[in-house]
Amino acid sequence: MQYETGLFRKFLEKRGLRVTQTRMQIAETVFSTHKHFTPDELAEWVRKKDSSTGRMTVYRTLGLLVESELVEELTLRKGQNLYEHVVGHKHHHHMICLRCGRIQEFSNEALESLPRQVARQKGFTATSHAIKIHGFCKACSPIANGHRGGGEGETVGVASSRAQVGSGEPSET
Amino acid sequence: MQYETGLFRKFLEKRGLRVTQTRMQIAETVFSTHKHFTPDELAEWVRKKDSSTGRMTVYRTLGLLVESELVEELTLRKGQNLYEHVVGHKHHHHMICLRCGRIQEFSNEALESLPRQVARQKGFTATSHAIKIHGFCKACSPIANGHRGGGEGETVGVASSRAQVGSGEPSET
DNA sequence: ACTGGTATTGATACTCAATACCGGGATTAT
DNA sequence: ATAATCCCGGTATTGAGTATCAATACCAGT
Repeated sequence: MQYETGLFRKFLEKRGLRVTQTRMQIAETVFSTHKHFTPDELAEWVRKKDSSTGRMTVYRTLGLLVESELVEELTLRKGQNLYEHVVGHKHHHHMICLRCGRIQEFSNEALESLPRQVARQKGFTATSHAIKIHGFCKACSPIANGHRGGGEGETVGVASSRAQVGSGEPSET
Repeated sequence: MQYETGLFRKFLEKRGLRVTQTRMQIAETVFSTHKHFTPDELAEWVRKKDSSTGRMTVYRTLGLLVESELVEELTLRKGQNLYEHVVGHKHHHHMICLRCGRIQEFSNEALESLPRQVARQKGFTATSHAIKIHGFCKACSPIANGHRGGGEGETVGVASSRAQVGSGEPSET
């Protein structure tokens, strides 16, 4: 984590931005967890250390972290963005369970190179890519299959309840 | 298009929902274009035929169209969802230009099967997947490369202006 | 140290997509 | 016809994200 904050410091300096305590504290908080989080969750965590930190500053610093490419923005849900810190991680993608809402990560060699190749064939220079798989996780698959009888137009009644997956403090890996 | 609206009608009947003129008119409008659209854009198009149609109904019918799997919801942008009708199309994915905002489609055989396989290996039953590639389109690549000098921390100043890509009537393919 | 200028911060107000609610109207079954 | 639903559309509400702006913190040069 020392390492990640160091990178962020370097990024700020290179951009001629000030390395303030508030910014570093937000960055530390981000790097102290490997969970996905919303801006407001992050704000809450930060405020446990320094209750005076404003929501705006969290949003702004999060923007800087994304620009520095130390943090990635995930558009997995509808009305809300999730973020995750990506330094020191293997690049990965996400599977979202339609029933319990759990988000699971996975990575695969071929899935890293292929999209870029395909893009290049079309004259498109890829800088990043994201793969999102919807379906049913291990635990929910049997249940979901039980409900779905044959397979005609029966794609109903799923995807409503959302599981609550952790919400307290940020946790180490 | 006759075909697609027929499928929607069947879906409604199977669900015990009424096949109302309003719903069919919204569906027709959706199937009359292959563009991406926001719910409000759709509402505007629909109101050109029947100015009394309410925004709420458009949202609701759009929800039904998604459930029937005739229309897909894309979470490409932040604050706003895009939709596109997918029946009779080859399944495809999207490349989003960071400079001009243009959205380009592509498809690839391997990219269809691979994600599902990988998911299955993890005990996850995939029902759908989406691949999103960010980068620079053919037109913007040279410009972007020109701006980006070497390649250290220089990932700045990009991704701000958004191109306006069509806005009038829905158009045939 | 002091001063002037700039960047940063955080409270408040605002925007806008999406949702909830509710009363009136249409459609079907009895 | 009448009752019971379902459907529709207007309005109000929610909530994430953004803009504004005055106050504050920081820095460089004197």
